[in-house]
Amino acid sequence: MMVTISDIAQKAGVAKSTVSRYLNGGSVSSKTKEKLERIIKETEYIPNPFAQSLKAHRTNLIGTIIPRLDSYSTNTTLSIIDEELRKKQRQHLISNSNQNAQIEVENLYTLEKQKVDGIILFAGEITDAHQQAFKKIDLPVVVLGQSVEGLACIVHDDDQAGYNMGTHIREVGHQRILLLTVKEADVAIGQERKQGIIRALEENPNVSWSSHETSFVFEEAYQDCKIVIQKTDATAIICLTDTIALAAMKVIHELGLRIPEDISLSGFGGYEAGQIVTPSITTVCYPYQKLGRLAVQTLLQIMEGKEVPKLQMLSNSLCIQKSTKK
Amino acid sequence: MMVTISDIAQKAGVAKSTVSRYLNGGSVSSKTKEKLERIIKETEYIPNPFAQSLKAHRTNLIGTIIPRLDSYSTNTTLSIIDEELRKKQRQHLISNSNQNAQIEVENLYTLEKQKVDGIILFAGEITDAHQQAFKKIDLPVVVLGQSVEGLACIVHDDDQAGYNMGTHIREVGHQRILLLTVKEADVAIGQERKQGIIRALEENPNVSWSSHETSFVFEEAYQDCKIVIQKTDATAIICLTDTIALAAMKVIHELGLRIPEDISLSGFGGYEAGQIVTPSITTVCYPYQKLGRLAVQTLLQIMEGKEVPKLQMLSNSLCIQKSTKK
DNA sequence: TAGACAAATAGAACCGGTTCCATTAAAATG
DNA sequence: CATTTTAATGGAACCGGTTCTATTTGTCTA
Repeated sequence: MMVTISDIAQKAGVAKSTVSRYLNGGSVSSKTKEKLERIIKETEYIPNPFAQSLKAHRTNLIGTIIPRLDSYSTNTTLSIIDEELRKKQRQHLISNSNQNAQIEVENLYTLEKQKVDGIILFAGEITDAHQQAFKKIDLPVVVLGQSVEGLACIVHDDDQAGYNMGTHIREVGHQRILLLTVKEADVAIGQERKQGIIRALEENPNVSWSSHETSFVFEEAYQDCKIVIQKTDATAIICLTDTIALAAMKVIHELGLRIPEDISLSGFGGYEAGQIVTPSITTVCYPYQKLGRLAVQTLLQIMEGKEVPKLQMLSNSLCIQKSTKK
Repeated sequence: MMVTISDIAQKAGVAKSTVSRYLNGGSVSSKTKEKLERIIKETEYIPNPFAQSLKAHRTNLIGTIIPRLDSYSTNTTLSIIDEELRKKQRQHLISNSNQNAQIEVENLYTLEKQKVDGIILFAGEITDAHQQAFKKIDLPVVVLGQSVEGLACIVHDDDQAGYNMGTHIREVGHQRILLLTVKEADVAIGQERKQGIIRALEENPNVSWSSHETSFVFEEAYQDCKIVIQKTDATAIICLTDTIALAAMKVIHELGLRIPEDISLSGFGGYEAGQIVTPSITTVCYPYQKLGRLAVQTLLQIMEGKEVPKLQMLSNSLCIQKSTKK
């Protein structure tokens, strides 16, 4: 059966406190050290993490809450977080909230209950229930993607992203532009990104734009696009996410129009799929890997009691592809 | 600070064993029941899962090992597993092995150390080290995607999938066919799926085929395709995964060829991206949701000591799209 | 109302570790 | 060599629960 610290102690003829000290780097004579090393190897002894956590009040667990499992940006960042945590010898608990704000809050409490040492949250919409949970759980938290008062946040510079994209579309010469947006509750995308675009567009008074709100989900966006694109007179469509751009592209192709000859199209995110399709989609690439690394680094610093900046903003870059021109 | 079972007991003027019994549904008088209910609510007491697990030898944790975070099939299945486990009030620990067999084995041991009650493994290649780990950890395990001797496995009927695809391509009338395959170490895909295709193709002696091995990774497959497709005289390309098909499509488009007029193309997997592109790609759709549900159901049954079939095979269906015709 | 039986409870032991404190052994110092 | 200092160790208490046993309380029946 399971081999415990007492078994080891007995076999070695020492007290279990000595074994514990050996395992945790306390002072042990070289003789006992050797003996214990041998016995532990032989018996394949592994300390029970629950017993350890019970007293030590640490679990070595980091929890990450993600909104969905099928998003390129999330997954790319998540891979890096996972990798970095492995390097730091930390356990990683990934918890999916299925884009449901309530489940997300529940997950915060669940992770607290699991006694994680810290939490990384991929934020969408931040509700009052979120705020309340943050206060209650009293754990180191790093929020990604949205800015939350009082917590360490790492965000993309969505205003810059929007502005650069808007400028590009304007400079290419488009004057009638359709924006396919998302709900404003998502502040980073639905507001900042959008405002950045509009600010850039309006630098030329001849440019007119209209906007239509749609969904993050491909299928829903596709249905919306079917209706909207058919009756637009815009020469360029700026989609607030690459997924929406892909949906728009499908509709445009189905309508028998050519990209970019008949209509230009752009997205945001730098998703792989946007580069697979023909023509590849002009987009903004975000530094997901850097985000992941920074998230882990920041969280560990908070856990060590160090001061960290409340808001870290990552810049991004426009990737002009084949889907946009006059 | 943290409120413990002793605090509750003290406040209620009972022994902590009584509180424990109350929490676990033992016999408690209605008077104490009420009192405890009130106090627990007031204090927001949550039992410490580590202390619980220590004695109870159960953790309520299920661990899932996945090969990568950016695969459509994995993520779809994973979402369902997550959802099902949530329904069953189970915690879910997701662990990523980054398509590295060694890390995968490590993860098996790590999950054991974390004292999960059971493991779901998305299998790729099964090495000797895997076999050894399975023996050692002595935990309920369900293996998805590959068949492993002695463990409960749920697999796709890849031979059937291959056969149906091969039949389709043959019946459409192609006689020179290129197979883009993957390493044979992945038995389900690299061998069974492939053999199914070949069996179907060879039912017509006039059909000739050649095969070329490439990678699961888009970028690597893309580079391979650049070389292979240029010099093929095949009229149809059957790719063993949708990712490879997408890579092939990009190359075909870059060569200025039309799909399916100049060349037919097909994949396997039913990935979303394959339906987004134009033309949409003929593929085989696998029942990922069913797989996820069955995985959870099977694992819980093993954990309850029930007998389960060693091998469960899920059937799949050909989805003929616009990328294949004579 | 005594006696039998079931329900409710308290108390102690236990799970497998860590940590504190007292004690002993070894090393350093004068 | 005696004394001080330091290193190494054992033992007990503790972490926050669960579970077993023994005892008390309550209910039902003859």
